[in-house]
Amino acid sequence: MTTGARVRRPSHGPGSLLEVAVGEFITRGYDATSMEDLSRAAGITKSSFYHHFAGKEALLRAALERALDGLFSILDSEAARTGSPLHRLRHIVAGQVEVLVAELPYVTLLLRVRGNTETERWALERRREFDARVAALVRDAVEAGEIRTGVEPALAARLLSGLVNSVVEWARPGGSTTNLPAAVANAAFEGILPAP
Amino acid sequence: MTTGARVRRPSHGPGSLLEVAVGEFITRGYDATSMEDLSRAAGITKSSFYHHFAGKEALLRAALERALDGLFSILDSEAARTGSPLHRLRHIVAGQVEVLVAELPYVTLLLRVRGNTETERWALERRREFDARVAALVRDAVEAGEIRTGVEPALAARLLSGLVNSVVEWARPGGSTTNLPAAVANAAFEGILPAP
DNA sequence: GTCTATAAATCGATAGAC
DNA sequence: GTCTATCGATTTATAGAC
Repeated sequence: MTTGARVRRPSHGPGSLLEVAVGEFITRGYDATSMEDLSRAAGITKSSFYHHFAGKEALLRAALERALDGLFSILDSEAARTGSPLHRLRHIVAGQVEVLVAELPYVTLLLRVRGNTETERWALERRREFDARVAALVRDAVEAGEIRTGVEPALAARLLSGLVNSVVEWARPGGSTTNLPAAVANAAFEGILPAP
Repeated sequence: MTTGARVRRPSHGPGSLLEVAVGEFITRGYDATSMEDLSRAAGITKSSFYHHFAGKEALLRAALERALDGLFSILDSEAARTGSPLHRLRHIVAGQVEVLVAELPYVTLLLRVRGNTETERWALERRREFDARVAALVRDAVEAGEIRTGVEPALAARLLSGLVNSVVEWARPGGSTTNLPAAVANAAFEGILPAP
């Protein structure tokens, strides 16, 4: 048995390496993660890693693109473009939670970006665009009288974004989304801790 | 006029340097910020900076201590220890927003810590303790029948924490807290976007 | 309390053999 | 597609003069 135990070097493709890299970026932080760390985690040398990706920032960009594509696909869906503003908002919030859990590591990385490099600034800009689209919908819902009076649209949009995005802090990778999107939407629209 | 223009070297104390350092940590990220960056921002050399602080991690620890002391002081206040669970929760949420704005850079830094170093793990542990105290109060409120049925205490506590902490993403340093704490509490307990 | 100079380690990235 | 070896820049931190 022992004679047949070969140290099989895993055949890596770009997708596999990206998955490993994003995992390291999340646990150690992007800046604190060296190419040496990534290579060790993938089981290859630094040089081999450079054969697949141009560098550290190329890895980051690929990961952020995946997260942003997932988020913007929500806005393009049928349910996000039909019905009342409030109905569309509810669907977007639930969809955001779905994408967030399905693409957990990539979205987590996106939400931690601070604009240090050109790639990070590009991602921040696209994120702001997404938030602006949702904020516009919040204003529409308020103006349509679908929201109780006294709610400030700009503040509500920011808190809504904060509540939804905070799910990445405790969601499990690949976790079940059976009723989480609906539960988060309920908390957002009817109160996290409503009186009886 | 030009002859009298002296380049006055600002007399730095530890407090002043900490303020500068935390500002740099927030804009660039802790790991991406070098001691050279800190020295340049403070207007002194790297060596002079080491005269005041043992190193980069000592700066981080001092900043995180300040943030955590602010948060725990909320739990010790009179209003957080008297009245019904729901009443106490409301006060804690509002107080959290107050501390968050008053100590914005320090709390911002705390919320970005990921557990890379021993100092960061210590801060994470104290943060978890604070969250656990709040979560226990949420359970008490649910069991006391002060919360509408169907609300899952653990999920509610997490979303509540996420909503409150997200304020650091857009709050202005030293900004006015005239009605922000109350507005955030309203959003949390009565819905961010409640139906009319 | 500030400075110049530098040590020792690590960083991202490349050259070139197999 | 993987490796060893290394470059040049940058990192945290210290030594020692003023």
